[in-house]
Amino acid sequence: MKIKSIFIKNIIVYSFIMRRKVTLKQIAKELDVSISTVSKSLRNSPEISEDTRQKVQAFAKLYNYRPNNIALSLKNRKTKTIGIIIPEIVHHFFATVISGIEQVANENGYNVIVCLSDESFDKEVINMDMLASGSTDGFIMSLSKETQQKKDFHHIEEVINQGMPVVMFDRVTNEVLCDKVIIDDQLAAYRAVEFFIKNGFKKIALVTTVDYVSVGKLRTDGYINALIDHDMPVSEDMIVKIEDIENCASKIEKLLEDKKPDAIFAVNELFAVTTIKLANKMGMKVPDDISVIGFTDGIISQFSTPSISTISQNGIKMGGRAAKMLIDRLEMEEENEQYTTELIETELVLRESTATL
Amino acid sequence: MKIKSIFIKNIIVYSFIMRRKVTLKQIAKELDVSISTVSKSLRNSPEISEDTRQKVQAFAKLYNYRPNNIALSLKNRKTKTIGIIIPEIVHHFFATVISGIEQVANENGYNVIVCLSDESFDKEVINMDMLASGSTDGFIMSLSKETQQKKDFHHIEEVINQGMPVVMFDRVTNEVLCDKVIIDDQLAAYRAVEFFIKNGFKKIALVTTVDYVSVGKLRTDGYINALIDHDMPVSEDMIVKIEDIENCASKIEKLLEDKKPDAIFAVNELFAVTTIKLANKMGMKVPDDISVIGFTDGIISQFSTPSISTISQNGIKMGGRAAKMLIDRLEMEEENEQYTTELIETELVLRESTATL
DNA sequence: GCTGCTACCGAAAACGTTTGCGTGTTGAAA
DNA sequence: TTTCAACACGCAAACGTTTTCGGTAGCAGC
Repeated sequence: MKIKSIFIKNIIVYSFIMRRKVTLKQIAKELDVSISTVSKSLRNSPEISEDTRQKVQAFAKLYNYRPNNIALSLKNRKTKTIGIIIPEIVHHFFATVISGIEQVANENGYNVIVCLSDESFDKEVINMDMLASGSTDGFIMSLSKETQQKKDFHHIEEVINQGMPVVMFDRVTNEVLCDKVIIDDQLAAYRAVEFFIKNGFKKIALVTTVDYVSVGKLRTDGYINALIDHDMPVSEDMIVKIEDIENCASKIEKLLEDKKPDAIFAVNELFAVTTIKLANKMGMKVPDDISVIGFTDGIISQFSTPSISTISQNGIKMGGRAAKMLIDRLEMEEENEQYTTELIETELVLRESTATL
Repeated sequence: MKIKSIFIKNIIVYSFIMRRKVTLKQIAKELDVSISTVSKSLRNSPEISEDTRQKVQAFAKLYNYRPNNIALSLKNRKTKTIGIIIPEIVHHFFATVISGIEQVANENGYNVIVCLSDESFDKEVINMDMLASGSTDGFIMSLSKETQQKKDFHHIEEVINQGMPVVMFDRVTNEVLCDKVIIDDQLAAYRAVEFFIKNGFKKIALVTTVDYVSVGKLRTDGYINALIDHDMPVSEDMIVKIEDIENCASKIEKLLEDKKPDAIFAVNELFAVTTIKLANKMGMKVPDDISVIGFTDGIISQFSTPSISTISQNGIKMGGRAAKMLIDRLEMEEENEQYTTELIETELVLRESTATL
């Protein structure tokens, strides 16, 4: 009789009234038991009789009860969400990293909440502050350009001091003690330049970023070291450092015209494709007259004509590893002061933009 | 005297102990007042004397007190976060939309939590379920392919019934009543094809998706209507419907060889660039022998050689509008049953892949 | 000395959970 | 009849806030 009335009532509710989220309290009231009984029933506690347990479970299912995440977060003092802070999202590499993070996070029951710093220090700080006030259990981040320039990492150290683990990827700093996952930028660049050397190229130029961009600097170092190790001259004239992609054309054109390099190593896709376009405009054929290797295996490298040889960074894997490291640390019972830096292997992907002489 | 001891104590805490997050309760205890007094002091309530207010505020600042978001969410019954559910993130268009959402959300004090459906119905349902249990105040979503195919929207209707607003963008359905923001896919396609016609192209082919992809279908309709309106023949042979991008080459090659079209309209970037590459391989020059217009102004269109004429979707704007609509609805006091569908204007961006005969 | 007002502060409820512990009822054993 | 265990359930605290409602002290006015 009781059950029947419930069913009837439910049907009415189901069809006419907007079904707002149902809580333990409401179920308890309807079934005339205590909240604890309901909770325990749903968690199959042996304290509760078979009878009431079934009754409660049936009712809960009918009303599609789901425990409120917020309440659980408050009680358990963990949110099961990971905060991601990156410079931008309209960027193939970062998008792949997020994808990797999301996948591993999801497998482990975590959600991700994404904040963009837009390469701004202030936005990075504000976002971290917001998320650190209880919204997330930890962070995965890549530094904004401005932060790297200012070398101010107070905001990051603060959240770490508050006991929230942080994992940095790609754009990292060794002024902060935390887990990191990076590629060996220097080695990867070294290998690319070495490839040129071993294939007989003599005038290898570099198109890179300004030095404060950590990965740019490392790749530049790799280029220089490769030349030195193979007894080739290193000339400032063969290196173009680009601050602003919008008006870099003249500098690159000057390099192409004055130095007539036979090979170019560019530290990212954009520089690579821009260089190729300029070379074409100046009547040089890629790869016939000049070979190019870029960095980051993104959409551009794959689909431009000619397709561009590049160093693949494997963002998915990077994101996955970062997520794994963070979650491991989150679910460790005793705190571990031992931080590790993981290296993700890179790969030189050869395509149409490089000739083998 | 009192103040001094506080300062001393703080310094000790500051330098030696890990500063865990401080709560109202702890401040209250340290200052020997009640929790309510602390809360009111921090919110500048006139109930509290100037004296204690300053004392509390100084102390709070020292300890870097921040109210716990989770507790606030629980109390206010709103989380100030928006759930985004999209098919994938390694995709220029979706990334721009997220970027637009994030920006507007941030300006209004909201965070975004991103879930990926990977084009899978099940993952879409699971993600919605998770987020709907209290984690977000509302949703912005684009349907997965599988969902569009199954035409099963229970999960969406359910969250709407629970009182959570949903805004759909791009891949929408009119089987669900909610706010939507889309482009006029049909009109945009129509204009692109019309451009071909007005410039004297006679054999205009279409490379499109299978019909269950809503936007693909609309763009196909636009193509057909443009031809009909201008008294041009519509032939099935001039239309290639691609299910799987991996092995579509033969179909497109067949089209190019058998029908020798002088213009091609492709419903996305990938189809456009693939077509161009195949044409090149078969010895046809773009745009000399054949002109191409794509859809979505992404990285590929901008940087491939030749750069591809395309219809710009303006994902940033789309995301921004979606976020605005959602937030407006969230912050409305009385519920409004009036749903609107906003159209984002598109633009035909002409580049190197189209010749004007 | 009583009333009433102001200024200041604290208790408690509420948001939705989980869980340790207390308690009442039952039936059987002593 | 008493005792005791087992069983089934409820109470209350806790997570960290905000806010309503009272309460108390001091003081002025009569």
